[in-house]
Amino acid sequence: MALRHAVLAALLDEELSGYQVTKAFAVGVANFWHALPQQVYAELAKLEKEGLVAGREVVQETRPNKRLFRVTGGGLAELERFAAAVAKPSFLRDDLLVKVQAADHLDSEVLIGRLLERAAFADAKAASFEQLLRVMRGDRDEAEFLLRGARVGPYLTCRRGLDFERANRDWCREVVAVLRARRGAGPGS
Amino acid sequence: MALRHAVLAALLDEELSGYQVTKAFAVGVANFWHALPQQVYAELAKLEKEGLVAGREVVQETRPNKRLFRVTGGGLAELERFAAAVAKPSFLRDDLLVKVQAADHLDSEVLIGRLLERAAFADAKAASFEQLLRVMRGDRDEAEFLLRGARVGPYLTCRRGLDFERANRDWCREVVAVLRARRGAGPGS
DNA sequence: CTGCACATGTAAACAGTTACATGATTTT
DNA sequence: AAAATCATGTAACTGTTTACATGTGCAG
Repeated sequence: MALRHAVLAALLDEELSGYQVTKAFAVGVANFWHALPQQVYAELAKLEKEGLVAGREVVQETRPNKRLFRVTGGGLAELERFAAAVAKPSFLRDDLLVKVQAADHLDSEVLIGRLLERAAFADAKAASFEQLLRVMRGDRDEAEFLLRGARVGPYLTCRRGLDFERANRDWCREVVAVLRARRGAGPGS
Repeated sequence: MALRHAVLAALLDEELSGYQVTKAFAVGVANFWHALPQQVYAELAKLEKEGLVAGREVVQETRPNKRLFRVTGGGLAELERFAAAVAKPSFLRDDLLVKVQAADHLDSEVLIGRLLERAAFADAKAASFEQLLRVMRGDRDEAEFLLRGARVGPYLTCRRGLDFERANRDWCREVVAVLRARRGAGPGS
């Protein structure tokens, strides 16, 4: 399981509440992991019981109280152990690819609709990652930031997310072009 | 659930046994879905009970008997329904990205080892996808094949798999270069 | 006064992985 | 003789998603 490690990684740089970790999983962390609020709360409870994170109650006047968590020494050691183990190969697991695999047997119009939807979504996500990257590197240029910036980890994972979404977008548009061209030319002609 | 749809898509072009579907999930289909033999057998049993695939017993002399499955009209209709629904956004879910996210707090040497491992793995997978693509398009050039070839679906998904693995490889190598450069220069210097 | 953001969970259903189980044939 | 391939599963466990549950404060 790597959800626990994703949560630990998200807590490394700052103390966060369960709610804030959930938010992190919806923006920056979204390039490499995804989790629902319920999972995050459950995982934080387990991590606390095992001593890998420590929570402290923060009483708030205008908002419901919250618990802020930080990674303990044990948590960091756990991350170190995790990093030392061979990483499982990752693969794409995508509804859209299943649909395109079956494209020759399905209605092209419908599929083209789904592909254009996804292309637009990927493009929007790419734009938001670009924005995030600009914020992270500030006024430095990229090479300078990567060489001497503090915390390049989040920057590098965000870069991967950006490339991934760009590739998604480009592939979707290319598949659309192929399907449209074939509709005109027809296979076997 | 899309495992059922991935299985249906794999059976569209040819009759296959559970074992052969498992093999398909280990090579070509691997770019868009992944499944263990147990899952495949269980899913085929369910699909047959629901009338989405039809199995027939094939008695073999030298090998254990096997059951070959084909997609029924109901199965094709199910795929069509699936294709018409909005596809869930896909995201990366990768142990290595979690590790890189935490890179600033971890031992670089260990991480570099994992990244080089993955780069080699991705490179090998990319090579095997390139080979698969060559086999699929035969002596035609790509544009010609995409315009007039039969069954471009598997080709297009394999192309996505190839781009994905190339991007993985390149990203891993870039991260290694960054970590090595920082080891020399040191952050904040 | 409606909807969104804050804040935290429980319960049930579904999907995926790991371990176990069996047994024949073909290749090295 | 050992290892890989063919061929098919069951059982237990772990992880993920969906649905439900609750309550406050602020902005439009």
